[in-house]
Formats: sequence, structure tokens, C-alpha cells
Amino acid sequence: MTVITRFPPSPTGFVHIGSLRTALYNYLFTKQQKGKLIIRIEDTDQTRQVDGAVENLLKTLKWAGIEYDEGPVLKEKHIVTNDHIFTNDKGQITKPLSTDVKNNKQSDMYGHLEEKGSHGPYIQSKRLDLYKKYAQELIEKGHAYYCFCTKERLEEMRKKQESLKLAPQYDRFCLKLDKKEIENNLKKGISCVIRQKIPNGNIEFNDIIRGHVTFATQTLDDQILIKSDGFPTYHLANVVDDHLMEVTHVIRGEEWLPSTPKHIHLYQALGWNLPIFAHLPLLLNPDKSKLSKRQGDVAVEEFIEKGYLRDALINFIALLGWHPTENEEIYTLNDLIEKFSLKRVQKAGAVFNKEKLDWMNSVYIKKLSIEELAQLIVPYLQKESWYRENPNILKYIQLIRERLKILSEAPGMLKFFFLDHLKYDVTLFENAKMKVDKNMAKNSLQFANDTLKNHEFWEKDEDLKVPLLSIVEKLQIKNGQLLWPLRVALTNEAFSPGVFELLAAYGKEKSLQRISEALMTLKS
RNA sequence: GGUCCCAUCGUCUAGCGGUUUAGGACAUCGCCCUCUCACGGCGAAAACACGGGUUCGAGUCCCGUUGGGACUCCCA
Repeated sequence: MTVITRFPPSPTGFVHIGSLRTALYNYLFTKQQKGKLIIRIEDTDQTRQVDGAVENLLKTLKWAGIEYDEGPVLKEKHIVTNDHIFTNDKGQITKPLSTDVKNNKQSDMYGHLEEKGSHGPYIQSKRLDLYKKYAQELIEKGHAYYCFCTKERLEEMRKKQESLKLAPQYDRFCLKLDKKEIENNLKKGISCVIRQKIPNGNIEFNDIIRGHVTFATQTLDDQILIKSDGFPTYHLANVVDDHLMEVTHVIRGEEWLPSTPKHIHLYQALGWNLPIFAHLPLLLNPDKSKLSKRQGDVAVEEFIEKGYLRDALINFIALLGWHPTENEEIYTLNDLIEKFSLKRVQKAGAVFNKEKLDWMNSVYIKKLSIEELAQLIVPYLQKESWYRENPNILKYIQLIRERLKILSEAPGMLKFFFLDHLKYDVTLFENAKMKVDKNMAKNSLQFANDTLKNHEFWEKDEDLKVPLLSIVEKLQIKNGQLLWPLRVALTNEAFSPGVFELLAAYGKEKSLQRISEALMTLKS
């Protein structure tokens, strides 16, 4: 049996990091099983359509390295002209993308898409006839019925039930309607929906992750299958499509667990085989609630913009809810494909631990060559007004590589290299712990200036050590009493790379300029 | 409220009845390196929610309690 899985996002804007993990788990499982992954667009809620969302989704999947076998693809032309995600051949982002997505009710929302695969269309709004057909079949078989209740009546009913502390459920008012009344209502064009008729009894199923699960159907509501606008709800569309697309494994978030019995009943009512279910644990906020935008970043686009590397983000989210047996944290995509196991997926939700992501990102940054890193950092620099091309850029980046956690921090760490003049914060020169006061700073800088002026070797930081440390010896001071003022003179920062490295990166001329300008500031 | 799911360090997790004085990673703290910060090295502190069973033996199996979460929309 060929494994067929699917990832069916709703195009409502940005890509949620939890969705990306669901997509990743589907991908890992499918790749390992040598199966097929289907992408399906679940756009059955007309009110939540967001233009550009599908495009954004497909680009994000591409960025993440998640390949699929069937589903919508961007037309070639479109990729070239409108691509706002640029990736190099390693799949790393080379230019931050914009997250602008605007509401748009254009009819040709999907004009820039084509499809691959033999089970299409892969966009649910283009499959409306199919859902109607099966809804009709359900009605004929007595598993569904028309409902003409108004929103007002339903609301009233719900209020009453709530005040009686009952579970809010449809009271099957319209189930009592006879054929004639229904036909009349339909003829008159009264707004209606089609509801699923849930039978009495228990529905049980096996979940790969959770094991045996049982639901009493009495507690299940008669779910709406077709909305009054003619669109299906998730429940119907999902079951119909999964069946028609021959999906074998439904791997989705835990939030779907409570509605799974409804889905199972639909499969049974239509006489279809059940897929195998696997309900993934939720990604959580620090307060353990479902991961949401309110409590931090959840959009994959935001992580990309902030400068998280593809491999780091993938590695990190793969380990949120799953881990192989060994004591290892760093895995490539291929490692993950090889080692992944649905059976080892955790049952409990996982808090999204941003500190660990930062650490992991720094690990991946350190693995990059300077050239690769520069290619990633330059786009961030280009957004700064002070940026201009500089032949020494690789030298500069070399100095910050070890301290960089996310790429967007780079401009702040490199700024002083690009400014013509620094506006010194004089208090920075003084440092009690270093035993440096203003006079000491002035004195040290003066000696440094005089010494370095006559020094010719600037190639390596080692070249500067001997002359500078000879000053320390001569003045009988501590290293820090010379080097602290020097660093402030060179950077106007309290934290920075080492002084010798800075001098070497600046070169003689620029170094001496910084030092004399600092001296002038201190003297004034 | 109802239904379902879940429960090992602060966080992500290893553990699938005895190999456990419960292992790793992030974060925290200390020491070393050192001109600061970071990196790196070494080390410390830190968990089986609780109560009953089953068993010669339970973090591991069962039941209950407590706690948390999801769902309960003409959202997905």
C-alpha cells in the first residue's frame, strides 16, 4: 500500500508555525514511507479569504524544503515576477519577505496557480459540485437533512440550553419536517443548511499517537455539512476529499480530535474505508494555552524576517513533540526523514521555547561559511540608511559570527564599521570595574595613538598585540585600562568584538581616525 | 457546564517493570578563558502532580483525585 498523506491549510493569511510543524511531520512520514504528499487548499469559508495567502503558503513550503507530490503550484512566470521569497540553492533565505497580505475579493484569486497530480482540483472552492453530490447522497440515505432554522432561533435555543447548563446542541427541529414542507421551503428559496444526522451509539477508533479513543455520539451535535451559501464545512469537504484523493493517513493537530467521530460517521454513512488517524500534540504558549499570535511570533514569515535559518527552524520544530532515542539535538532534514516515527510523537502539548530556538539558530549560523553568512546578512544591512558597500565586509562578519543568534541582529553589531564618525557617549569611557576614569582613558588613548601611528603591520590582529601590550607594561597599568577605552573609541559600544580584531578589521587609517576623534571628544 | 485528550527538571525531552543515586539539550547559577560582551571548557542547582492498587519489584501497568488543554461556530 502506498502511503498518501495530505496537508490542507486554510488560506487565511500568514502560515502559522504550528501548521508548518504539521506539514513537516506529514512530509517526514511520507518521505520515509516513500509515499505521496498532497497539498489541498481549504477555502470553504468565504468570509476569511485573504488574497496572496495561497501564494504565501506555497512559497513558505518551498522555503522550508517541504516538497509535495500533488496540489497547486505557482505558475513559472509568477514565481519570477512576484516572488518575495528569494532562496539560494541551499534553501536559505537571501532576502526578507514582506508579510503584507490584503483582503481582496477578486474572482480570479487563483489565476496565478496551476496544479499537479491526478486528484484535482486541489482547491475546495472548485469542488463544490462534489460536496453537493455527496450531501445529497447522505440525505437520501437518511444520514443528513435540510435545516431551515434561522440564526435567531438557533441563538435563542443555545441560550436556553446554556441557562439550563446543558450542552448546546441542535434540537433537531427540522428533522421533523415532512417531505412536502421541505420541498416547499426549497422552492420558496428559504435559506437552509444541510445537517449531519448523528446516530445513537458509540464511535471508536484507533489513533497512532493516542491509541484507542471512544466517543458517545449522544454528545455530538448534528454538524452542518453544507452552509447556506452552498459551501461545505470542513467536516464534509475534508472527508470527501480525503476519500477521493485516496488519503491513507490523516496526520493533523489535536484540535481535530473531538470532531473525528463525526468524520468517521461520514465515512461509514458513505460506505468508505477509514484512513488511519494521527492527532499531533498542540504547540503551546508559555502559559500552556494553544500557541497564539497574542503571545509572540507565530507566523513563519516573521521567523524568516527575523533571521532564523531554514535548517534551524525545521530542526527545532521537528523536536517539538518528537525526539529520537539518542542524546542528540542537531538533525538535518535527511536525518529527520530517516529517524522520524509517528509512534514516538509525544501526546502532551509542547511549549514553544524561543530561547532554545535562538541557541539552535546560532549553532546553524556557526556552521555557515563566511561567504554564505555574508550573503544572508547583506539584505539586512541594505535596509539601513547608513549602509554602503564595503570591501571589508567579510572581515567584519567574521568578527560577529560567534555572537550572532539571529540575522536581524547583525546590523546593530556592524553599524560602527559603516559610520564615518561616531557620536561618542563619554560616560562609556569610564568603567569602574575596569578601573578606567576619564583621565585614564585620555592617557591610554594618547599613548595608543602615538604608538600605533608609527606601527606598520596591520594585517592580522596578532600584529597589534606587541606594540599595544608594550604600552601596558611601560605605564604599569592593566590590559583593560588600555583596551577598554580603545574599544569604546573604536565602536562607541560597551559590548563588541575584541580590540585587536577591531583594529585589524578597521585598518590603520580608520583606526587612528577613530582614536583621535575619541581623544578630541574627551578633551572637549 | 458537557465531551474528549493530556501529566518526567522552569522549557523541549530520554526512559517503553528490575541496567536509575532518573540521562541529554535550552535557560539559570558558579568557576576557567579574558579588555567588555559573546563563544568555548568545566561544574552546580533543578523533575517522575497526588492517592490507591497490581507486582518480589513501578517514572514505567490499572483505578481515582487534582491540575492543564482542546473542542463545544453556517471557522478551520
